[in-house]
Amino acid sequence: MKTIEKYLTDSGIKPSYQRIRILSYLMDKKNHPTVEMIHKELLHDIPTLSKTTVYNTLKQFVEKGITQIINIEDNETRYDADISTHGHFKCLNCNKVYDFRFGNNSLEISDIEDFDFLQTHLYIKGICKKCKYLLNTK
Amino acid sequence: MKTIEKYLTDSGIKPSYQRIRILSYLMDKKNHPTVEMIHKELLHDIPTLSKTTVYNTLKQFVEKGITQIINIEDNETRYDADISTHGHFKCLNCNKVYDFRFGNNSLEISDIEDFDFLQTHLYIKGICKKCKYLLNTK
DNA sequence: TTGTAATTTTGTAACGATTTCAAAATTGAA
DNA sequence: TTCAATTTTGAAATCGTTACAAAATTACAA
Ligand SMILES: [Mn+2]
Ligand SMILES: [Mn+2]
Ligand SMILES: [Zn+2]
Ligand SMILES: [Zn+2]
Repeated sequence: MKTIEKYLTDSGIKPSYQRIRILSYLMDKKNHPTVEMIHKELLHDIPTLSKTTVYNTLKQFVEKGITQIINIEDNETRYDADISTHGHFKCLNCNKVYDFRFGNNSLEISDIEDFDFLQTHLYIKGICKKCKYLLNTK
Repeated sequence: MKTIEKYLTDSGIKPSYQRIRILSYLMDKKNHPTVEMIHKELLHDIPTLSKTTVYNTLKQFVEKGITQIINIEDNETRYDADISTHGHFKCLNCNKVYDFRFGNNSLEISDIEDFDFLQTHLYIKGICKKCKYLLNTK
């Protein structure tokens, strides 16, 4: 069995064709796509693919813990198959969402010392390196 | 002129009755409310208040930089008149959103060193202290 | 004060993302 | 092959938000 199918099976998800393709898309592209993006792209290969299936599948992936939701913008829900704790940077110029690492235990948090932390989301918005240079040389 | 009216005027916003009440609500309650919450509460005092006015006013507050959007959950947009950089903790049990401070320059970020940072949002989800004890003693 | 223009508020309709739902298609076992 | 269980699909419903034009309020000059 291919690794992606095994990964789904191990996560308690039956590896249907659509599920394999959606998870592969997330893992290969690593582009933090919206439902719209996933559906539009896969439609080329799977002309019958329903948007509902994309919604259902992603909801299942999130429930089973193999995908996380990225809420960096309030008008678009993005998805990420990288479920490690990492940060996301959105460039306000080119709209690309970059990954970054941060020292999770160096956070120096006060006021909520006795709370139980389950998920940490660090979002930064600004201008990416590429756009910075492009904008400067214009 | 009262301080809240002066604050609006200084921010380039004409202090209409509705705007004063909405900003006061945000500043007094500090509860990171949704549009729904603000509208429902203020309706007791201002029976003619339109939800559109709440939307318009908050959009204006954000544009003028006196309110920030809190995107801790993907199905609800919350608002905060505290525009300082601070973190938000959402309790998954009681749904309350708490403020917390964090050392902004202690973040130890890698991979995006040369990017320009404009906004930083740190969201943590988990169980708050109160709920932790309540759940334990049940 | 009155008239008039500018601004603000309001309510309805439109919109877009997401969910619900039941039928159709597919899969898996007997 | 048959039949039940699962999955996918597409249409309709829902929900938060925005667009828009009319109504109300405010500002100001005559
Ligand atoms: Mn990521
Ligand atoms: Mn806050
Ligand atoms: Zn960029
Ligand atoms: Zn709690």
